[in-house]
Amino acid sequence: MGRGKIEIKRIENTTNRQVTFSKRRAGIIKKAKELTVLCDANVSLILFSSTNKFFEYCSPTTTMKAMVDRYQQVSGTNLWDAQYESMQQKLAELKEKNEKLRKSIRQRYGNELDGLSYTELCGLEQNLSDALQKIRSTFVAKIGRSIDTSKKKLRSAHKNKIAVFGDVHEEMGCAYEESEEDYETMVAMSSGSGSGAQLFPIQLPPAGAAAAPHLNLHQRGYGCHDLRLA
Amino acid sequence: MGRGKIEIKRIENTTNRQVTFSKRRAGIIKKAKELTVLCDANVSLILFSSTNKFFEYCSPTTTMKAMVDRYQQVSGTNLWDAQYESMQQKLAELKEKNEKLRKSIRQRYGNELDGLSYTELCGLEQNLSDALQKIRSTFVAKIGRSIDTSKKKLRSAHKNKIAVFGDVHEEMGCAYEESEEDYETMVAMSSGSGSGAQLFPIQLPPAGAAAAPHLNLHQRGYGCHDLRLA
DNA sequence: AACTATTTATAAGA
DNA sequence: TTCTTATAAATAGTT
Repeated sequence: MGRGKIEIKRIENTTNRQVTFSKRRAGIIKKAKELTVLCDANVSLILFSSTNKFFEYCSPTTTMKAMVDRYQQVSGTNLWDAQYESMQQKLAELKEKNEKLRKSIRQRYGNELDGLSYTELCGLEQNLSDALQKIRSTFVAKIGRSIDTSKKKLRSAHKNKIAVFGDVHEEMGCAYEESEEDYETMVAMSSGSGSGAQLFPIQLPPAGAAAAPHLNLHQRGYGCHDLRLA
Repeated sequence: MGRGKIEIKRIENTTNRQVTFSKRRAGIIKKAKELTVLCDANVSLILFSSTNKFFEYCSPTTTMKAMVDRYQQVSGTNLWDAQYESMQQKLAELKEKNEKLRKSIRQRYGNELDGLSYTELCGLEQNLSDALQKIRSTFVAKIGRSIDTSKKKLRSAHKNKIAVFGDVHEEMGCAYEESEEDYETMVAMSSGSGSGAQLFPIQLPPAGAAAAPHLNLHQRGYGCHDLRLA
């Protein structure tokens, strides 16, 4: 279509090639528009010239993203997979680690022990014992500090003839987050045993029987982690 | 271009519209091919008819993925962002849960207890005590079963006048995974205390002192999870 | 960028 | 559908 017929092969003259690109680019985009309107079709067209100039057309009833999404669905090729493979892998790894952590916690709760060998069971027992001692030490140390502080306050208040109880109560309220309840706990726990070597009585239940809680001051307990997989 | 001029608006007659789509689809794809060859351009074309039939063209010197990637770079719009973000979010969520689990474990190891209130410390103590009882019950039950099995084997072997020790050792090897060591452990633990109510001696260290391990048969311990973030 | 001779695309009909 | 063909549209080469 033109003054002379042309062979469909690369136009070697650069200027000529660029001019032809301009003309035909306009032509093909016009065709795309017409196709969109006449036939109620969805068309997306991406063009890069030999000089890397970029042009596009997309039917106004859709978007390029929608077209590419649809393209993937229909053609089966998944364009994102390559990009996201490494991410997918990381995700899977994290999930696995997560599950291992959860299992470890469940075992430290005393559940799912069936798969453990004697060595592992023994190690777990020792490990929890150690942890328990640490926790008790921390607790006792904390109580000690609190009592010291209170005593000082009391002495100081007495000395300065300030209204004693109001001041002390205030101080206690700061020292631990839930004052009323914690105060009771503290008293109960610190006065429970006299010797100091065995503050927390441990009782081994009959083998097979469900472990009976021995310290029921705070039924709501600790560590209500959701152990389902994320 | 045809027998009569047509207005560029939706063709209401369905058959007509489909015929026109077929013809013009061939036309536009031909144009795309010619543009590719004549002008050394890269063209990608995605078509969906009003009946959702799918057609595509892509210059043979490139791929649809490459075209879309390039499209994103040039146009600035990032088509994968939505997908990418949701994945990033999932990753972040998993990492956070992971860290919470790790912290929980560290606390159940007796570390990082400073942030806990009295209530929480008390709950943790109770929780670990309960777990410990469960673990000890499991251990004792397991030992009981093993001893029963061994006794039966012994009796049976004796009765049948089979070479006794070889057979029994074989059985023990099956019962627990690391026979030599576990056998010693089992004997040590089951014979440590006579009463049955307090198999595992608990000693509370002086407040503030590091907790001393009380059962050193297996120093390598249990649960060497890597607690760094994934 | 405009012109225009020609080729090409395609609408309507078969 | 596909082919045919008259005609509209696109465009190659020129200015």
